[in-house]
Amino acid sequence: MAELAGVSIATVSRALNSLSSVRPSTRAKVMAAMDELEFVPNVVARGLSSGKHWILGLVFMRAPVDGSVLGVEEASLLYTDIVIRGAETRAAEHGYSLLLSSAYDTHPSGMTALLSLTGTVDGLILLDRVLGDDDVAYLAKRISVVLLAGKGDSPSAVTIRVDNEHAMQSLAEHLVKVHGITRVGFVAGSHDSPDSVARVVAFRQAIEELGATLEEVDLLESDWTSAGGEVAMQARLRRPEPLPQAFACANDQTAVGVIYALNAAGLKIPDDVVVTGFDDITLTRYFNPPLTTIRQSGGLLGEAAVDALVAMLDGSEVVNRTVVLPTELVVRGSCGCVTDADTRSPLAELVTLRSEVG
Amino acid sequence: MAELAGVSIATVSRALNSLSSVRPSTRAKVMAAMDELEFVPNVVARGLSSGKHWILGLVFMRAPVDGSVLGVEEASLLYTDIVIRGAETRAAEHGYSLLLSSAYDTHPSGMTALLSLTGTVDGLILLDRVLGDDDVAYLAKRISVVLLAGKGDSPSAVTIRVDNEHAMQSLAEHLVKVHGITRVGFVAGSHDSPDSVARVVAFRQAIEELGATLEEVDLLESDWTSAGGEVAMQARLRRPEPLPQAFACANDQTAVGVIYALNAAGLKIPDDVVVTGFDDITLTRYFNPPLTTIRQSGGLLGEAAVDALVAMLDGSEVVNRTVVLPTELVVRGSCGCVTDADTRSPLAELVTLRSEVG
DNA sequence: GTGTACTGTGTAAGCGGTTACAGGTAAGCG
DNA sequence: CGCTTACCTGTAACCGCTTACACAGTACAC
Repeated sequence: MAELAGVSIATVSRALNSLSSVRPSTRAKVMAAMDELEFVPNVVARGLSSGKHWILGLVFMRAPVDGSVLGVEEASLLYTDIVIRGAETRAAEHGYSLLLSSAYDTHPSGMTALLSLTGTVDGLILLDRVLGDDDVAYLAKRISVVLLAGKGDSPSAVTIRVDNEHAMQSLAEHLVKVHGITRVGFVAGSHDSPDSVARVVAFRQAIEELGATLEEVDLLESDWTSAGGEVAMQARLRRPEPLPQAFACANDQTAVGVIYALNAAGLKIPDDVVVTGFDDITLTRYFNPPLTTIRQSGGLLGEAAVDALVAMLDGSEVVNRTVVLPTELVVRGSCGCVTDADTRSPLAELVTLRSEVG
Repeated sequence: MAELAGVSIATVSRALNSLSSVRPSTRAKVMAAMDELEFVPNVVARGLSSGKHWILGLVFMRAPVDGSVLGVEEASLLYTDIVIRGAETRAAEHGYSLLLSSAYDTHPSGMTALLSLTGTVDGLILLDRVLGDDDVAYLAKRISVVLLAGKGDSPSAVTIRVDNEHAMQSLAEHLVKVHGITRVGFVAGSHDSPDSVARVVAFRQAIEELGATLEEVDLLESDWTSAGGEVAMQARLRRPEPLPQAFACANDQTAVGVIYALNAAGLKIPDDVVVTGFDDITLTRYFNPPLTTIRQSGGLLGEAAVDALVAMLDGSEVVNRTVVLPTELVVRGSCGCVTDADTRSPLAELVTLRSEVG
């Protein structure tokens, strides 16, 4: 103990926490002894007695190892990773660390695992419907919980999600009004993802309100991956029904696979079929044609979740039980829009984007 | 406390840990009381007294917010994310959670932060040269440390890295022997990355041994991002010196940007210039032409790191102070190799890959 | 029917801090 | 100069669990 070098014990605690009153000279002695002995306070012990751990938990779904036929490509994980990274960054700014924990199924004994996190973590961020409403409610009674991309508005926890409705609305409008499209298709992500479901629903509604149609055969299901999109489109191509004029995809990776399958069948994008994505991941700006998509920021999602959680922990009354982050339609070549060469450069676009942000 | 419902206190601990001898009937009583009261043992307290926390720390470099001119694109983070995810998966299999912690600079007060993790975490994985050798040695005296993609073979900790040498060797051979290339260029990642440095060195050496040349003007520096690659190549194109026949890039994202810049200048890949990548991220299989690259598995890296760390924690004598993971040259269209249509399908390739793995 | 050897459980001392409470000192005041 | 008050700092209880040690109960052998 540093007391030897110094003079006390509780005083060391006070000195380190710079709480209450500690005579400057005393604090100095403590500090001196501290780095003389290379003393590092034990965070765990501190946590045990203070109840504050400075750790936030982030729980996400992990696909079962051999879940889909194709397995899950690494790339399909990109989006979740961006969220994680945003969360980590913001957590660090608030002085917290991020504890990662993945869940396999929906209702499993995973609940036990989550509950045991309760002791380690100050609050929990649940990604992408890891738990059902009941479990969330149960959990939220024990610990602060923030839902990310949840199935909408859980009564028991704060929810952060992106504005899928506005996104699909603006996309539908663009396709119908600008390109005069009257029949569209949609390639969904995994069927149990709330984001995927929300996008399907919103897109169909927007499309129908605009007087266009989305036939059942043109509603394909995938798994968020490029390979999944490729497979889904191959299957669709084997059917006799004529293709719609456009396919909107639940994310960019899927769109890439879809485009590949269409090209392989001799169809040109956007001349024969229009294809759009969702997420605006960097690489798809470099495709030919560059992908028309919806920009959302996974990083912001993660940050917003952490902010909300920290606010709850700080006891501030959380005003917004639900935070909806904005999305933006990004028009590029894959919908048939001709943009001038300058704007089409991914680099130029990036620079523009950065200057807008500040 | 569950004792009320049961009969004891230390016995509860023994029952839960299923250690030593506890009469079956007693254990049953404890269990019953336990889920009657929905009791969840406090992991932190357990950790404090047992010294075992079942948490592994993973420290990675985070680029300063406005570091490079272009800022760091999200996509550039992909590789680290894959490593993180692999680590998380494997950690979960071993019963550990993963605590994420990012460091900004090399030598900062970040050391203090790391030291304080010491109390929370059972072991530490350091990504991509977060610390200098001295600091690593210092840290390793206090806690088990595994280095990932470190600058090679640290004397004080186990190092896990990929076989950059073999990778560049086989790539150089392919370019020279198959394609008859005599003058090449290289687009590096960030200059302070050990992986980038290792690749430059290995590539140059391999190239020269094969009798080909790598001029100084053709050694470009980037920052692992597509935009960085684009910028670097634009700058190169403004120089009077004729271009080499091929550019190898330190990662796939960079290659994408490089290709874009070359295309923009009216050059065709691979007819006018050959371009190759590194990593084999999924999306670049879908580019046209699909990217010739080096396959490595970030997931495996993360897994291997966790395995090594867990082995150290279990007290097993670690045999290999350095683990070198294999890499594999993946030949596709961007180097000019004509592969038959079937093999070229990303999907077919994926299926093949999976069947090879098992 | 005692003695010995187990087996199963309770007691209590930590693990390394935080913090309420008590007590010692020095300063302020009449 | 004695008393109040404020300021610091020490003492000890506690956070929730593990574990060495002690001890009661039972089983078995002589």
